Amino acid sequence: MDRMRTQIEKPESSSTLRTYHALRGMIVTGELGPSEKLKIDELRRRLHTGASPIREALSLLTSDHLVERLDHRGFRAAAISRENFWEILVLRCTLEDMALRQSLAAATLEWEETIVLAHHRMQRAQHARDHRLEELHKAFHMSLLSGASSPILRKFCSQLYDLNVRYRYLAGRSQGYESRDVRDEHEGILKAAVARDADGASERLLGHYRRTGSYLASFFDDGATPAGRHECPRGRKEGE
Amino acid sequence: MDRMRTQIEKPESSSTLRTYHALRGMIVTGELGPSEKLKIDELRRRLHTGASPIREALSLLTSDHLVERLDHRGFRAAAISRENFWEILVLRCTLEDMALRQSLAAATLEWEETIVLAHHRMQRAQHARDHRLEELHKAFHMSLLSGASSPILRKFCSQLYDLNVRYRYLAGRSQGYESRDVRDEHEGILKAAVARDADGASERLLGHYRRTGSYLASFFDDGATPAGRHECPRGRKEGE
DNA sequence: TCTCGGAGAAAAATCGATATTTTTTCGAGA
DNA sequence: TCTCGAAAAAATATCGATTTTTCTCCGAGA
Repeated sequence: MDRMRTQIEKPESSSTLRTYHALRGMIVTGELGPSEKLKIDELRRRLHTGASPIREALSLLTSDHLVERLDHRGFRAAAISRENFWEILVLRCTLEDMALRQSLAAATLEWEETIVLAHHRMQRAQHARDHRLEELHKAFHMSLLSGASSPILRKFCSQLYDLNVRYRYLAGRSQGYESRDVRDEHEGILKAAVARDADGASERLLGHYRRTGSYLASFFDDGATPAGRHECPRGRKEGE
Repeated sequence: MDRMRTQIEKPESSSTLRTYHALRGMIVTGELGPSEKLKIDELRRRLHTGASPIREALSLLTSDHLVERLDHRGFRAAAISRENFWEILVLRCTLEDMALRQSLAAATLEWEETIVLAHHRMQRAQHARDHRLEELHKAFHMSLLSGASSPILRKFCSQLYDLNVRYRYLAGRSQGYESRDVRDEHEGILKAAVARDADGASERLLGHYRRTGSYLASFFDDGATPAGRHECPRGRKEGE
């Protein structure tokens, strides 16, 4: 139970980590817009900290593909583009399919209870219009992958999740989870996962992403995948 | 031609980037051993630079999974383990398969010439026992993926490449490319790529990694994949 | 002998200041 | 009026010093 709680709370002891999470949030939610110049001095004042933590946090965010480092010209928030959006979606589908299958293959009773609980908290926050919904939504999705044996893969998925959520915010749809079918989709994923149905869970999860993707794409794009190439790959079936 | 040259040279204008590459090299080659404490002050003296560039470089390396950050306890080189080794291999096979297919699908004449040239340079360095062989070997493998439309994917592949090479060094096989069959493998991959044969190129590339993987694993492992789960996935075939 | 706790040492994290680089401004010359 | 280039301004990158935290060692008490 303690272990589950830590997914949400963050003591954030060091100034660098605190700054990292603050900046990440600001970029993901669009408070710092795409390609916006990130001036050390301005951020220093805004976040009440020194230049060193800022620079370190920005270095970390560079590797998350949320910040770009320009040699001797400072940092700026990552640019956005149609290509980048589809790129993230395609990669995400491939990697989450992989992670989900690993997770299900290693499923334990404890893991099962974790995902059920994460789902419940997300649903409850939805009803209560809790401001932590965003956080709990990520916690649910990550809990599905939490059993995956590959920590690097899990980190990749987490990064891609944030990159995708950023596009949702930029499209002005910060919390579009209220609609009935999204709730159903979450429930379908949970049930398939609890039933250890890898193909079903993967299909539902990837469908969930593809639908959200098409929906979001319509806000800054004609909705078509560029050049017809990048369509989101199907999850591989168990026996292949 | 100029563009190709830049793949190898590094002007390294900023102290942070210079330090980043230096530290990455030291960790990959084992000069800084697994789990070794990385003291800022010691590195500062060793690399003739200040604390800030060191800390920033270490932050960047943290995201490459080559360095671990311990809250208020500094940094240390990433630990190694059997699980980590197989994890890297499996992820690498999946992602390079994906990147290679993207690259081949977008193949141009210029790209074709780039990989032929990269291969030639690598082969020549092999004969001449050039110390840049390591660098050129990576350049060849990355050139194969250079046409992939997804920059994030290419970066993931690059990171996994380094993580894998590190295990080669730690196994004491820094430059094991002399053997005849590895040369043949490279040639086979190149030919299949030039012929735009995605299945053939992928099969050869992944086979190359798996064989190197099994070979390396024998140095610190019984050679079997743990729990029978993580065997390296087959590349998906074109029509699936 | 073992455990606990505090003093001292070591190291990390952070801050403030300086040096370096880039960007902007502005005026001379065509 | 436009272009070029140097000086000023702004911002980054880096360094040295201070603060904070952790680690280590040693001795008192059980």
